[in-house]
Amino acid sequence: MAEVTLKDVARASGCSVATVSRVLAGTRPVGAETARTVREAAERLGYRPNHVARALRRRATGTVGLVLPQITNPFFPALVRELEHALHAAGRAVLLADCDDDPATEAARIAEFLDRQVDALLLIPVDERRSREAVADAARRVPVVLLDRGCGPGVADSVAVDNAAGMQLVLDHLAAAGRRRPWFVGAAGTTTTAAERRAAYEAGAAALDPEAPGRVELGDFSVAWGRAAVDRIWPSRPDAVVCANDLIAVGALQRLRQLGADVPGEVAVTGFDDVPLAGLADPALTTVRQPVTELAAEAARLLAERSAGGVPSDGAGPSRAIRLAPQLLVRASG
Amino acid sequence: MAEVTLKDVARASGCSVATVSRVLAGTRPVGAETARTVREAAERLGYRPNHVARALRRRATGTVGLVLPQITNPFFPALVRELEHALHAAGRAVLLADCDDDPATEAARIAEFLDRQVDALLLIPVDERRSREAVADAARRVPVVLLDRGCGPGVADSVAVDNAAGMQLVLDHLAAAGRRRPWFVGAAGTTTTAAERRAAYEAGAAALDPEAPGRVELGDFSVAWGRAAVDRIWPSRPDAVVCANDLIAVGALQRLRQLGADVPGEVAVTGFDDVPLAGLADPALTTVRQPVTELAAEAARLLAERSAGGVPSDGAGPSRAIRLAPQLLVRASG
DNA sequence: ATGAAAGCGCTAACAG
DNA sequence: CTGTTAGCGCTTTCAT
Repeated sequence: MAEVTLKDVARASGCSVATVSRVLAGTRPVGAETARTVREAAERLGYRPNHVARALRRRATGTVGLVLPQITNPFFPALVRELEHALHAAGRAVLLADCDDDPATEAARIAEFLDRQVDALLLIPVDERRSREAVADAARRVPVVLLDRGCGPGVADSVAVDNAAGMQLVLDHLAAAGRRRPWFVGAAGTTTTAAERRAAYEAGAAALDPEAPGRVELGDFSVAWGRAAVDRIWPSRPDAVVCANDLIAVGALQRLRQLGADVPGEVAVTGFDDVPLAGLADPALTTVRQPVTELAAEAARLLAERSAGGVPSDGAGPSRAIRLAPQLLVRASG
Repeated sequence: MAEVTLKDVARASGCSVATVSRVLAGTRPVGAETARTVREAAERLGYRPNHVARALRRRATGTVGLVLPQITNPFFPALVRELEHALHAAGRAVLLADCDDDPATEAARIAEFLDRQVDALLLIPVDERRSREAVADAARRVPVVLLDRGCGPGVADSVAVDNAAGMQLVLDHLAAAGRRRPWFVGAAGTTTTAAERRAAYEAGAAALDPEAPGRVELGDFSVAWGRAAVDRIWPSRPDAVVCANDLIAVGALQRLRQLGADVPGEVAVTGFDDVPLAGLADPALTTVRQPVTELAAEAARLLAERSAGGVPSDGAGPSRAIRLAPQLLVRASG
């Protein structure tokens, strides 16, 4: 398996390595006849460009680092899939890092990817505050796009669903259905998703009932918390449990059923994200669908634009925050 | 952000780039005093080795390609997570590819990773037959480890759960519970998991009932198929529905409940894999847990061993097929 | 133990 | 349009 190099192709096709490079990389115009000869020789020898050498010379590896909190979070696989496809279509390979929801690990992975000369970074920050420094450092070196969650204003370009709009869709729907005693079950962490969804509930729930904005329980984004939260709020007989994500909602659904509550007759339950689990719950979960494909496409586009200039995120123009509209999926749970 | 190179450190520490390289890469013994000076200078200047240049020179990138059928398959995220951790611990970065369950895409991704000079490949083949050629080609170039699914004998090292043992655990459990009319609901595709689980059912089900091995319905690994399969087998009143994976089992569970069947009183339902969804189903699914962490650790170990020789998979000794013991999780569904 | 020098395979000036 | 010439940043002989 002696690797075939440009030099071999040059020798076989009787021209210089420079010409071969130009033909094969398509960098500059080349005589049609020469090009054919070269391509033939390359084909015949089974030449494959060495991306490492190319990267060293071009100072661009054609890779982007994707750093996320936890791939086992059920919302992420679909996003990763779409990102992988979008980036591959743009000719870039994806280096993946899972941070175990730990900002220190996240910072280490980001640094490692930078050492590996990624052209850009796609980050889903673990935490709005504690990720900020590492993200800002990274954004000083390469284009960075934040996904799904933010990291403070102006740190880098970001793409996310419009959480406030999504929560408003839920509230409008509940209002139209005549629900008047909603409770919000959210997450206490400092992710932007947790904060924005909660804030949107507090801002919009008064339309159902003046007391509603105060009815908030905060835990984490888990099924277990959903179950536990129901035990805390059920005594006050809510007619709607508005959950900050689908995992919480699934837990709430389970516990409500154990308690013999009638969903949705007696109480509605809503989620957020539309993870695969949501459609499988019983009753199927009314939730807010994130436009995953579009999120990935926008992220890829931002990355391409920043990369075109070859500048780090903070080097060219103000950072852009793109918010995509969500969609309400009304299913059986409310 | 002018990048600090070895040359800069050499200048700052008053010695040659060779010495600096030796100190920082730890390749060869170096005077204690010199080493200290160099390290100090490197620290002070914020030197970070350029992995691309290093890779070109060493002919090793420190990356491994992970190619899988579909990250949205709920069994994979946990596996990806463990693999990422195990490989990172070994100092290797992970390039990720999602093939959309398509062998042609898979072949293309593998080739692309090879062009990018990955040191090794971790593959979950899309299909036992149709992936074989691309896998065999790859195994001729770099160490390859197959995960979860096989690709024909002797093609490359492989690590997977012992599917036959897992199915036997299920059958033993059902037999002990007095079940005598089991049906198997599996997948028709040509993945090894589909084939092995089905074969193990056919081999072991006679212990429950001589007719049982023939009671097999084949579709695909999906919730929808689980639902559909129940409609086909329910008229013959099985007392156990043995499913080839958890998705099928969840579908079966849903449909059985719609039909008013009593699970597990009237009919038991079992799955395979123990995806997160399994514990959340109602009733919670009795299933076979795959030892995900151990699978990842074994895969990383095989990779490291093969890589130590720097040889492709078929270059050193016979290929090894490692099978890990599964564990039965008895939950409420049977 | 250290330094000088030769590349890894490729691309980008710069000439012609 | 094409060839010649320098390297990219690093590791590794080969001397000393």
